[in-house]
Amino acid sequence: MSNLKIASTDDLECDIPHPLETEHLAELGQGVLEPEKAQRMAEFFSFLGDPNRLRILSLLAQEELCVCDLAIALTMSESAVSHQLRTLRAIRLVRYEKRGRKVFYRLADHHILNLYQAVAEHLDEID
Amino acid sequence: MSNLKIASTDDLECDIPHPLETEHLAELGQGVLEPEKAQRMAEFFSFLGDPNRLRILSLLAQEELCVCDLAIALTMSESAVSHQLRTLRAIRLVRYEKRGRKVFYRLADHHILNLYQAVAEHLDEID
DNA sequence: TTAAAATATGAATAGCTGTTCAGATATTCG
DNA sequence: CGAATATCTGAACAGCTATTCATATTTTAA
Repeated sequence: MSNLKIASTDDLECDIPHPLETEHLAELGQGVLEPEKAQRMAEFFSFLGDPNRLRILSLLAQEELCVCDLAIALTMSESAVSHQLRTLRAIRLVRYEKRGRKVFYRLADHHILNLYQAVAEHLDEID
Repeated sequence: MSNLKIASTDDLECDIPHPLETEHLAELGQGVLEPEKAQRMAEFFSFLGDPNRLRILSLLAQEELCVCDLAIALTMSESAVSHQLRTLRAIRLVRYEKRGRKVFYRLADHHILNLYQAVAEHLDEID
């Protein structure tokens, strides 16, 4: 039985001090991430949760590039790159500009670079 | 035809200056995120790419909790919570300690909180 | 105008992921 | 001991996702 429901005898076995159960329940409620915001954050992280998208971003962090150059540099089909850019466009992580028959993409936001580097450093530390 | 392959006449249509094509190709190669590291980073972001995992982390950021309390606070089955904690354990994002028949989980790393807050702020800005 | 290049797009498919369900293990209580 | 609690685990299933393939569109080159 959870100590969230009733004042149980659990306090005898787990020797950490607990506030009154009613207060404890209220505390938990206020600390949870709202489902709606959790959803938005999860979507954002998911967009960064693909190796090829990260590699695209790593290239665009240096210079703007067109689809076919990205495809070559990443050894991906142009269609696959285009599909990925479509999703990156949807969340406004990249901007694009058409010149002739080419479309040049570049990063739209430098917040992503900070995240990018933070995780890169984090992974270097824990390994 | 991509400007990565040959020195084409593309420079006539796209009026940004380009270095020599051979140098350009070399530049691109050094800037790409290594596939192996891209994979690891993507895995890490993917772990944060689930609403329920984020909500678990948001709770554990405040206090340690056992599985059944997490389940109640998140309105999830205990099994689902346990499965998620399993993956969070795998990447060492949480630590656990068994006391009696309960298992208490807490954050193992405060780097995640920084990321967490960075994204939360980012999302607040772009909306 | 015809051909080729660059990109975009929708459908289809294979692979991944998160949940549920059933059951196993371990611990406490009577 | 036997019953209840807390957690874990594997299998199965549904939903999502990233790629491929075929095709359409637009623009430049010949």
